[in-house]
Amino acid sequence: MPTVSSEELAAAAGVNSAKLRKDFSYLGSYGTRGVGYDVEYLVYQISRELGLTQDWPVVIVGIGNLGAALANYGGFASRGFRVAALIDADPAMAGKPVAGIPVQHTDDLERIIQDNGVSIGVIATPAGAAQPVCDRLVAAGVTSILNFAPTVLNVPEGVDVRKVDLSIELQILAFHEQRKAGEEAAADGALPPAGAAARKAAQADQGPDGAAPAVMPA
Amino acid sequence: MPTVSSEELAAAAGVNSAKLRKDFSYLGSYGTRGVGYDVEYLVYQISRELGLTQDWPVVIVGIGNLGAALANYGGFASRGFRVAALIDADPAMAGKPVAGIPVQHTDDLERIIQDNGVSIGVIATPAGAAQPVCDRLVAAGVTSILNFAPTVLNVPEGVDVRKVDLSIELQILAFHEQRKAGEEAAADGALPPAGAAARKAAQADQGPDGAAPAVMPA
DNA sequence: CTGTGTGAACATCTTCACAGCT
DNA sequence: AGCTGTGAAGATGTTCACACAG
Repeated sequence: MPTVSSEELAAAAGVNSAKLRKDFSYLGSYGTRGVGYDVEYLVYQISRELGLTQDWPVVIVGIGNLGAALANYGGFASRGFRVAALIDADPAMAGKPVAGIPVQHTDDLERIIQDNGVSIGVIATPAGAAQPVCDRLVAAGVTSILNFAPTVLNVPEGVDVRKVDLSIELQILAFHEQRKAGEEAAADGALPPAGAAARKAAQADQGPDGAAPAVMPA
Repeated sequence: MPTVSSEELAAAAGVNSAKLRKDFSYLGSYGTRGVGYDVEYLVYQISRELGLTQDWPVVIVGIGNLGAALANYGGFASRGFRVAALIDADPAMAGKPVAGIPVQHTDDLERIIQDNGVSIGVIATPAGAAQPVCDRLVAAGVTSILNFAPTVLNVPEGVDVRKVDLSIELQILAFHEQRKAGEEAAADGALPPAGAAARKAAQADQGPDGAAPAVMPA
């Protein structure tokens, strides 16, 4: 398939074709009127804009179940991420290979960051270890941190943190599940009507990156 | 702290106090003018609306690193989720306890779902196994699925699916990282100006549980 | 004729600002 | 006096609809 229309892409993505065209137009005019978008060219332009054409070395700190899962995760390589090092505080882990990469000890954290020119760090440690690890990563030159530990991290100006809470998505499902049950019961006249918030929020779909309004689940 | 004002909560959450009040108002009028919100009462009302006061049995299918990480994740219990069962296709896993729960074989999936009245399933299998597992979960009565496998799942009407892609958050960080680098270089006059999309998107902030500052200085 | 690119209309979300309750 | 709850204003996001390029 050499070219694709905004209509086809929109259908595949589940969005309106006008929105798709408008979004693409912010990147530039990469389509051809009467024809559509050249697939290969479009993929390249989007990849470039998103930073997928670059190589991003990342370190993962905390090689428990989650750290190991991340190290083994296939999706990283295909998106330009390279796991440059795995770091754990347990001396017994040192030298053991996980996903083909030997685990190194926390003592060498600063050297590892600098040797590999790492600017993105992933924290998969227990909650208590997260802030100290974060401080050391930042001091060593890391400017973006992905935090899986259930703690809010404090970082200096200029450092980006994103927190992933694995239970939030479950909570969103439970919220909808509750609404489903509520509607059935309401149809039987068994329950009083639920709050306006629920009715409003229940309409929301999963957003592009899963972002939700500040107080209510999407 | 028996009561709290919208101003204090907003500061803690990094949002505007008016937004917080408006959001709360959708749940009902749970505050007291001139005083603020009674903390305990507010927590209860929000918990109830979100479904946190209910017990949600969930099953996790696919007990690899990620499945084990999820089974061990502390955040679930405190939010009303109970891991009712762990299921894996590997007969060698059967009976082994993970996070104190014995792993059961996929053959018993339907029985497990029904015995425990499970309506929420978590898929942490390899990509290839996800769709078949999903089909069986749905057939057995599951109506909400949290999918960690890198596949788009097809489900019948009335079933909710949320997909978590662990690499997307990393991609967002890389995008901002690229922008940081681009701005420095642009200041040196080394690069042509980046696209309008990048400038626009770079303003986007992390949503609900964000550790990042919610109100960016323009 | 087809399908992009985009102003303009429409819809939704956020913030302001203040009436009114405690 | 202090702080909520909320209309109205302002900002942002989405969709329509069509001029125009290929």
